[in-house]
Amino acid sequence: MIIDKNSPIPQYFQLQTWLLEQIEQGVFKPGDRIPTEAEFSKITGLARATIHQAIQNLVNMGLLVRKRRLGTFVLEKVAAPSNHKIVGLLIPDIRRGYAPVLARGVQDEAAKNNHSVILCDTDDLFVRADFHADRMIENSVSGVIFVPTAVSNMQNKKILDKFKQNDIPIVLVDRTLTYENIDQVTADNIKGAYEMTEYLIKRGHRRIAITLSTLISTERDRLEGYKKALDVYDIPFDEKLIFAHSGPFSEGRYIKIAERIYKSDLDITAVFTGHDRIALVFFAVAKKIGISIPDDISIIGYDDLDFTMISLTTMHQPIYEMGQESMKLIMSRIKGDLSEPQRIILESYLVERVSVKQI
Amino acid sequence: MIIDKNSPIPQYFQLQTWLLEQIEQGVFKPGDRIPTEAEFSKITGLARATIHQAIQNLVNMGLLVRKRRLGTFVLEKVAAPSNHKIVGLLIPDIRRGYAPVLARGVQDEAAKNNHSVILCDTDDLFVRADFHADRMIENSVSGVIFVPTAVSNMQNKKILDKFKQNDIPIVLVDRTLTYENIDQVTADNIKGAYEMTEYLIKRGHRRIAITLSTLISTERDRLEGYKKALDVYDIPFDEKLIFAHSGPFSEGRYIKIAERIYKSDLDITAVFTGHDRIALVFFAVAKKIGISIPDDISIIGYDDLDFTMISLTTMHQPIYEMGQESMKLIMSRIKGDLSEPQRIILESYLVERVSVKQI
DNA sequence: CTTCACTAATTGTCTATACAAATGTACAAT
DNA sequence: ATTGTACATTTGTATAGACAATTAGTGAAG
Repeated sequence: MIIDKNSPIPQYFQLQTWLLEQIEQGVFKPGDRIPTEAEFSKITGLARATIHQAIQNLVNMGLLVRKRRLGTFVLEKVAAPSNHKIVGLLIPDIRRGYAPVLARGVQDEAAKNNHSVILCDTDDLFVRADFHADRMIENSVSGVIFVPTAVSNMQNKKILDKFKQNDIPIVLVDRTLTYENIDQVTADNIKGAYEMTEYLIKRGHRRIAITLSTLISTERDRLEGYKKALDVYDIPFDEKLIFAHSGPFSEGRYIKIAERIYKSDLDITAVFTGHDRIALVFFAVAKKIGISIPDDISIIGYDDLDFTMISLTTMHQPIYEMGQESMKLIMSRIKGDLSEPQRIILESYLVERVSVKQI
Repeated sequence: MIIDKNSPIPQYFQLQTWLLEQIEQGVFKPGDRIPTEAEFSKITGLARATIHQAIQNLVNMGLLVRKRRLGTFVLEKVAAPSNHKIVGLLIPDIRRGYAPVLARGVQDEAAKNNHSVILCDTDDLFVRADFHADRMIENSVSGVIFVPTAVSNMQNKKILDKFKQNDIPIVLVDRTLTYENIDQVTADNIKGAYEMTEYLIKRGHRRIAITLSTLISTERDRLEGYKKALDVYDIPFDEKLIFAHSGPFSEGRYIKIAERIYKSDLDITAVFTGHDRIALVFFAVAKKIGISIPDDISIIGYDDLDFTMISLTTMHQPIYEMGQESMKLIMSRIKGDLSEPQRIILESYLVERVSVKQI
């Protein structure tokens, strides 16, 4: 029997629990009519008022609906989990580089899925990422799109774990984390850098400087593509041409690097800058100290930001599309896609302008 | 008497409603013990079970707690309203102009108050603003910061009304709406434009073109400041020097306007562009057709965006601060400040670079 | 001083019963 | 084909009364 009259557990509660189980186990499916109170009364031997109370509780919980004359019915699962449709976006700084474009791609795709986007800047600092992560969890976001901060892998992992503990899907965008089996959307930086370097080589450049931050996966990848191209074209690799540091982007640092490169005696004919904002610094410094691009030195960038006033040969990154794709991925996870973590790699293409000289 | 036995309204519901009123009006204060079920039964003449049902409903609603042997008590107001701390930001396009800086100012101030920001782009279209407004309301934001769209006042008012109907505080930023008694944060565009125009006049310019979109309040204000300066310095106002249109910013349109101005025979010596992005177009067009700034024509902008490669004399707008101030205002409204709508006007200052020639 | 059993007050659960209200169905009237 | 009406079924509300469970307070026992 369903009801144990000797149990200290209230009988209405026993019935309620039993009914809940039946519904959860699918014995009573959404849309089904459950037995009438009178029938239950007969089955269980309880008074109708007791049955009524049990059922009423489930109605209050939103699992059943009563319809006069018709009976009581199991409700469709309303997909109650998190009725506010919000996805978090963690980026370094909305004012810098490609961030606005990425944010826009994310948002447009979110809007298509009737979701809103909470935007948070990390400034490439762990504490900020951590702070914002807490608030996102507090606000029960349905998913998170995360541009890993330029800090240690371990610290980034801490952030990821926070979300994982709360069963919030995450997608990494642009930058990746080593040894992390997680959804990712990136551009093919190795291939892109290879093509860029090849482009320079084919125009006669052999002494190509490259700048990067070793904390940022994309820039490490670009160094790899750069080396690969040198290797393929039998150009000796020179450690002195690598201008690397381990920190986030800072204008001051690159002004110094640009000055060093312009004044060096390393026979550098071209600079593969880490990204367009660095290239812009190189243009500004060149202008200041009277060096002409591309006549005196060739500069290439990476990103294809919308500069208007300088004509930079660069690699167009599908930033907007990366935003879109990452949101698509999050949406499929939110909807319950449980397949293996995906790694989506988007194609970049070279945009030839006039910052490179044929030697 | 409390209960009307002849009413079609269920008696338990009558009692429940009455109790709710008593609590809301403070007759039963938080912490108070309300009469026992038996007492209520005596007072109302209803069966104890009926009393029980009425009280149970209020317990379920979280207004009362029952304690065996002790009685039923009114709960402390848990101040449940909106436990997720989210503020909406409605801007035209996060990728354009000052939007990223504004967004950052808003966010930093929000973070200080442990709030998150939902970012939504309107593209200066009513339908988008409306769409995002609905979703913000759905997500029960605690407040909204709104850059009015470049559409009719009536349409913007519709958006405002939506939020007002849901008791969501709103602050208008940068652009204003005529005849709206509402919290606003703006820069003093009339004064700014006056100073800019005065600056040009003092450098010998008398034929000063000005560009604007009449849909945008800030640009209308700047026209006013411009006229005022001409008036003060006794320079005749020439309708032909006003290049106005009624639409949002479009690069194509301003390329045409720039070409028209550069090729005109109106003796224009300086152009007061509507904002820095327009100024940038003027620089690009000048470069393309071989005109030198400031030698052939002087250009001034408005905003002080971070351009690096062009040296534009412009009016620095406190965009970041406007973001901060608007969030401060929203926070005070969220916290229950019911004073009169405020209009916060921030100061701009002229940034002299080298895009203006002394005549 | 601590522990324990008892008391009284109050809510919690339950029975049995009754009438009210809503509404799909069927059938009649128009 | 539409409208009206009566009917049957089912949930909604209500009553009276009973016993169970909980627990602060009291006073007795250790």
